[in-house]
Amino acid sequence: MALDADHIAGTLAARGLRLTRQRRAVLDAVAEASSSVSPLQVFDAARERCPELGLTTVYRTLELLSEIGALRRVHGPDHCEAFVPAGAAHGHTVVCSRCRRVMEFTECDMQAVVAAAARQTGYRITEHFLQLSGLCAACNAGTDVHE
Amino acid sequence: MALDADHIAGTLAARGLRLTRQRRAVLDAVAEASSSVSPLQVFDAARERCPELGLTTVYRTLELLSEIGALRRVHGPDHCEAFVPAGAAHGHTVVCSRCRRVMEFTECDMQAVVAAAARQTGYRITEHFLQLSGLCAACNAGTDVHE
DNA sequence: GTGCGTGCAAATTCTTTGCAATGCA
DNA sequence: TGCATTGCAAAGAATTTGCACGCAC
Repeated sequence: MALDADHIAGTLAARGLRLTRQRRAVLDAVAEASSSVSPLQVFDAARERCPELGLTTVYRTLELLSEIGALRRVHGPDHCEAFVPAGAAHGHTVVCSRCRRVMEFTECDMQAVVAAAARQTGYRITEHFLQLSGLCAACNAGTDVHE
Repeated sequence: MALDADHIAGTLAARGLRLTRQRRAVLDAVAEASSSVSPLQVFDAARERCPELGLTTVYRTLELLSEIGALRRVHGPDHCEAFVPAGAAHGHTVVCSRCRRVMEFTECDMQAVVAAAARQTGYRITEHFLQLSGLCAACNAGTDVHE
């Protein structure tokens, strides 16, 4: 999934922050992963291109990059706290339950669902957090393939 | 939120397991909480009615009770791994971002959203994990109240 | 007696914090 | 010089595991 490094660098600069080699490595590691990745996975992957990278930095960077909207946290029934590159718009992630590959989708009309929930609970709904899972096209095609 | 202890006891019995005093305490603690609760919170609450309860047991019990469908895990942007009593039907949770109170809603017509996601990503969607947050009726009414 | 269930303590894993050193502007 | 950024080591928190005892059937 693409990430516009220049744009991110700009966002950071606007806050007086920099896109360092370490941050870049973290960013690339998440961007190149075909699935959502945990801090530890990012650490391993990013180290390959920046061996002196410390785990502390990974945590700090993931936090920072989420904050500025370059990355997004995802959760799921079986994994908490993993990261994916954030698309441009408000979007949701779809995780393949077999290979963990992640895609994003943006057509998301939750109006009706949100309205129904509000009606039923009396809450004023301000945010929704939706995550779908299933089989990606590849896994779906080869459902009978052994792991 | 109500939980049918007899039914749960039955489900456990069918597996050769029992609803012990400790498990009962955990169950009640979650059921009586007005919001989603973390393992540690459950531990504290359940201890009041079962002082000899160990933290280990809480973890094991939460796991077990989720497995048999008596409890449900919830996640959110700012808290991972909390538990709420599971309603009878497939349902979703709505969390109040101010007081953490949780409600469940069951009218959930995700057909359209799921179909759109499938179309856009090529995934075969088998599960959806939706969580809403906002302000519950009480917090919404007193938005200007200090914490 | 058999096996589930338990608490305790220890081990592990994950995450955060403190701090001195580095490096860019 | 000034401040962001870093790695390391230590601290801390959360969770899991090993194990022997207790208890229900």
